[in-house]
Amino acid sequence: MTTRDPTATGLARLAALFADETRAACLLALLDGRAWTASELARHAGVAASTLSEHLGRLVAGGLLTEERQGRHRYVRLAGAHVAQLVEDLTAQVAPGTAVRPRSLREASAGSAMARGRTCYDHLAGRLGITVTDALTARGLLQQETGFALTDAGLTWFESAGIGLDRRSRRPLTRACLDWTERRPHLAGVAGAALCRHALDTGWCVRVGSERAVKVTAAGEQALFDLLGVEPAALR
Amino acid sequence: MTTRDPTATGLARLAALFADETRAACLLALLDGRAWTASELARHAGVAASTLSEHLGRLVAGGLLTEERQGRHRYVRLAGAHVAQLVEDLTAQVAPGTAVRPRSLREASAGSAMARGRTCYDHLAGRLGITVTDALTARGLLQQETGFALTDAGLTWFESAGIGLDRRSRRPLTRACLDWTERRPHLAGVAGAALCRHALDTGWCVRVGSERAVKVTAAGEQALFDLLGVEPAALR
DNA sequence: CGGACGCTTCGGCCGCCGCCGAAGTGTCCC
DNA sequence: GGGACACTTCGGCGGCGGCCGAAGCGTCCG
Repeated sequence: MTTRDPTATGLARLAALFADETRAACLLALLDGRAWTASELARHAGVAASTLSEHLGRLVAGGLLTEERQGRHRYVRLAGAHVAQLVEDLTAQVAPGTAVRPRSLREASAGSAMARGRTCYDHLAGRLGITVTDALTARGLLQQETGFALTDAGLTWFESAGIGLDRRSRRPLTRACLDWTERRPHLAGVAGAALCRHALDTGWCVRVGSERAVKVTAAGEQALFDLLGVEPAALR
Repeated sequence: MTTRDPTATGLARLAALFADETRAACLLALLDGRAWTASELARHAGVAASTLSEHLGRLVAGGLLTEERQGRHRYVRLAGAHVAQLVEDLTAQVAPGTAVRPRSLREASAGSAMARGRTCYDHLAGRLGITVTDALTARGLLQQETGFALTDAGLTWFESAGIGLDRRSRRPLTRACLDWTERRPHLAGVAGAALCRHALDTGWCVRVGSERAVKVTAAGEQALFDLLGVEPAALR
């Protein structure tokens, strides 16, 4: 007990940050990749502002969040893709257990909008994310047989679609992220993020409500059909 | 507060299992992929048997461990590769912070044995894992440029080396696992596990001590040189 | 059969942590 | 300047959870 494994100490300390329902709710909310103010999160989590302030202090001190003060507001966001990935990994482990039984119509429709399409921090998820990933795979742009990697044709596709990929990033170019509604892998990593950013920038998708859900626009349906042969019906 | 997000509840509950130093120490110890008895873990963690019994109860109930009773012994092991991956992911996040400063000679040499080669649940890690992964990559058997995937040549290599790969598993064939000593990715997933099992079965490596460390044998040096062109010096 | 041993249960202790409301600080806007 | 507002700090409360030792149960072995 005198000399404890420092790795164990660190692991426990890190996990403790996730091990509270209020903080967990904040982290899940922040998975949308945007910055939230302290009071927005307090309302979202259903606790007093003072309580949430302390939680934010811990999360920031623990390196999970970064903050940005603007006037009387304190904006926080996830500290990076690595944190988002951790939240996703833990959530994926959890989702199997939760019987998804929405209790109100409002919740049900919000849930289905989320299932249809949403962002996972910085890439597309939900049925939209799966559909795009499947389309990339079917066209030979992404291969999942022996791993999860773009093919040469895939690299060319991104280039010709005008979606720039930062090849020098330390972050992996592609990564498989397990979807907790669909339970199937979808494209994450640098390529997934670039695709998502492009989709939002060019109006293929728009955010719906204040949550993570996104909706494909008419222009988006057209573009996905032209570039990947995705039938619009698959997106609804 | 009346209707809380079930995902947040589950996430917090799961994280709470990791959020205790004693349980964290157990999970790290179990990363060697073997079954430990309750009293071994109690001694390892430095707590009373009664205390550890309760911890094991929680970990098993939470689905992180599976148990196997034999006579008066209770053997526990990680519930699967997914759990090991979670522990690894969290640890990788933690390791950056821990200044690695061994305080005794014994600890230092144990640490360096671990750094030289060890298992990460069911695949090779440490410098050994990195070296093998690099060799596979240099020979065009594994490609990391646009993802992390075996090439066709890689599939052939496994076959001709007599290392069977279960292609029908739901687990990904390859996965990049971030090493916490080397901070570089090494081969995990089905292929990584098969390679490690083969290495231990055929005596390329042997376990050293009761921990996760492994050592390359003379036969192993020869085999790795023949099959992958790895210079024996790179393994020492 | 009896003692050693591995594990579990129980009661009790203690410290930590999440929660709140009240009061305080700084910012913005009229 | 003054009031509304976002956030923080503080004190206090309550509960949970980790820890232990003692006692109990089952297994193993001489």
